[in-house]
Amino acid sequence: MAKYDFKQIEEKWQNYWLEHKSFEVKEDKPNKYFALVEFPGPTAKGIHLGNARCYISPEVNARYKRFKGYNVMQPIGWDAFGLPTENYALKMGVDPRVSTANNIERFKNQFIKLGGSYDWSREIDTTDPDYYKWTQFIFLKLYEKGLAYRSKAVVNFCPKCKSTLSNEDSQGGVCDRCGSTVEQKTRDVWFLKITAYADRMLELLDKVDYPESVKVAQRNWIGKSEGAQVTFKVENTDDILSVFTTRIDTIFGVAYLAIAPEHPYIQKYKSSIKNFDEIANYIATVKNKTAFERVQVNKDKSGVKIDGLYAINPANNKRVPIYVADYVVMNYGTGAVMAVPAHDERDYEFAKKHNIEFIPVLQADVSENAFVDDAPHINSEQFNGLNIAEAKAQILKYLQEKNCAKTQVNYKMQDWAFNRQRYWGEPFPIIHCPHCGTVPLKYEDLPLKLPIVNDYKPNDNGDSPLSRASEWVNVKCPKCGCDAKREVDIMPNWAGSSWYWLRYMDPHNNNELASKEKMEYWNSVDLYAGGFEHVTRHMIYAQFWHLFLYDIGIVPFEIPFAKRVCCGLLLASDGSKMSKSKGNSVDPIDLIDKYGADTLRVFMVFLGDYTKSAVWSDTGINGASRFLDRVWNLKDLLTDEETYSPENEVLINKTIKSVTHDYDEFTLNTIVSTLMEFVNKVYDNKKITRKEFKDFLIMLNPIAPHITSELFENTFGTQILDEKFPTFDENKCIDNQIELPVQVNGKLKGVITVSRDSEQSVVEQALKTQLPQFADLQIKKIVYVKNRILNIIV
RNA sequence: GCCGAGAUGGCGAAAUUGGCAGACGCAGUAGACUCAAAAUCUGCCGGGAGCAAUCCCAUGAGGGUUCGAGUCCCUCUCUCGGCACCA
Repeated sequence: MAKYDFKQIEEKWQNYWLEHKSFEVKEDKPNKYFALVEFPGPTAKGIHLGNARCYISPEVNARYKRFKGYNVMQPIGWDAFGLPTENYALKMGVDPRVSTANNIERFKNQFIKLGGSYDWSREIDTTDPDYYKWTQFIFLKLYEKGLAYRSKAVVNFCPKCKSTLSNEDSQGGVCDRCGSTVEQKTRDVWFLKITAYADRMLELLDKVDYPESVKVAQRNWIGKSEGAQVTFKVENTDDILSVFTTRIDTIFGVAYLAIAPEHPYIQKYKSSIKNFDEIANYIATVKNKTAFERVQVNKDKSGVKIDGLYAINPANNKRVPIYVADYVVMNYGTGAVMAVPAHDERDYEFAKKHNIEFIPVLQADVSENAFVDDAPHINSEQFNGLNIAEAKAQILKYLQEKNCAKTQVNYKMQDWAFNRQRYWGEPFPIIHCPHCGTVPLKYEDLPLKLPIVNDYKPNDNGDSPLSRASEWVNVKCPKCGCDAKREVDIMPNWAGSSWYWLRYMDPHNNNELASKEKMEYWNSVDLYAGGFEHVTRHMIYAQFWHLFLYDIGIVPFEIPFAKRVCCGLLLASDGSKMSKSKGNSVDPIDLIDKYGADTLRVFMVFLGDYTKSAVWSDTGINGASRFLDRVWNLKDLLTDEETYSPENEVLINKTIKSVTHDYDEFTLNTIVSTLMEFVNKVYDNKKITRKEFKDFLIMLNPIAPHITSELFENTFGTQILDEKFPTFDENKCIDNQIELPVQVNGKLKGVITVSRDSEQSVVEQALKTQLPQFADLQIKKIVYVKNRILNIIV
């Protein structure tokens, strides 16, 4: 069997598509389809096999949608700011501008080699001043609306990257980039008020087609909790101590209050606290624990009783001791909790450890464990007998009337710490003036370009490298004209990706981030593919910025991403994560050189469900390679007929039906199986008509675009991209003779051949002639489902 | 601990509505071609019993519904992913 020369053919078609601008689109047709994949951060290593997998299936989908008549925009670009590029540049001693340009060049070639049908006229690069001008523009808008603010705060700090991190960047207490354990440091921080959009983002989730796992992860990340803020009087003072609780119904069971080690009252009441030294000691040990350790020790409920400070329970005026305990965190709620050991597992552990007496306020046994389910209330005066919901409502009302409670909603998500003390990012369009304070640049002064500096290493005290670019830093205040300094921190690497899909719509616009008309045309992204690791990072930020831009009238539509799919991980053949250092990684470009891009695409798609993790196999790709050789040699079996042959009519209709369904459902692996079956049958029949061949090539083209383009051109003399996807006739998908399984008592015993839609009497007659041994049994009952099954009960 | 997804041959998987479990591949194996090898082609390929026709077992485990369950219901086990002292 002849092998096809994939090297020459693939290069030919890749050049053809570039020269003919085959995938460049304009806003000039109805039926738009916006296909988006997360744009890559171009690293020096080039794309790895896992990336390739993530890009291939959405790429196949985009090619399919074009055949179905959609005006498909599939753009690509480069998320090129950020630490990986900067660290690489530092290591190699080159300017990050140079390494970024080289990396982009490499990535672009690799995307072309994969056979990507991208609209190269829309290529974007987040490090291009013409691009980040608009990132800075959005920041100024946020600042203008009070959603960007600077404050001294305790934030996550990575000691290795020497930079502030957001909560999203330090999930699990480790730096997202380098894996170092993050520290807590007090610094000047630019915050974006993402919490103002928490409810809007939750509402957005009800309007989009995301996988349930993504919605759940985002809801958990936002962490909305509805409860009440209750105020306890501090005994012998006029002061109050506020706590947040979701279980106000248990207030009669409060055994103590617990406050965070960082709580301001510890310093405020220093003089009244008799054991202040002991408490200061405890706080010091807590501060020595990293955030990670504080999580690790969650079994051991440490804490110290504050001697000399008591609170008064507003429900029953009882005196309540106050503890400092590190299981209470300062950055959630009020930094203080009312502890009800009988009905909260953490409070229960703490009370047992510190021998604190408590009473149950729900009818239940609390001798071994806290009781957290529903039951009638007890020990709660006039609220006895009520269930949780009733007691919550009535006790809240009762305390509201006494003016010591109000409803309160809290979120786990916190404002986005937005500045980094590094070099390779967008400078803030902000000047600090000793007289005027924080002064924003004027819009017409954007972009504020990142200055070229000789030394951009981060330094140990965490000052930004830009602080050393004195010519750039020292400026006159735009308001009062006196000496002032620029903000020297930069934006995080998530800034540029928080709005990039909008720029694809109108990438060369110098007056707006994108024109209204084009944004109205392209509207929501129809399918957004990317990794699951981004759903509580990039996507949260992107949704926030989009809703903000929608609210201020810059973007004319509310939903950024109508549908999301997440690519599963690709594991090495030993089941572990692929990595260069382990030596178990495979370079997709090596595979393309050896087997061709079409073979890699067929195999990647054939591997299984896009959204599930998959294990790489070195030999599996042989199957894809053999299949394409067989496809190449189909031309030897071609007949002159321009119609379906009668014997293949059902086969081809069934194939088109199945393949269309699977493309629409984005279950691409079964398309390859179906097309393999088709090819196997053609080889059995030793012939294929021109019409059948044409339909087959179009069906395979999205997955294997080069070989099918070549065969199509050679056979039909025209371009496959000008074709429409073949359609099927439902009536011709059905065989007239069917093989009907025959069961006895539900177990398969044989098969009879009958005409489609046969009545039961006909089938029974067929049974008698074809399988007489089953017709003579002591038949109790016959279950016959037309075209499905005949089950004889004896 | 909570939430989510999942468990089908040696491996990747398929089974669209509850209706022939294992399609389609990989790997393996026997044969054809060849001086030989590779490539290609043909056959076999879940387990057990049997000369055989055939029979029995089998979709993580156990129960249930049903004429019929990989698919629906209940209980349990394990794997992966996310969150985690959030009051």
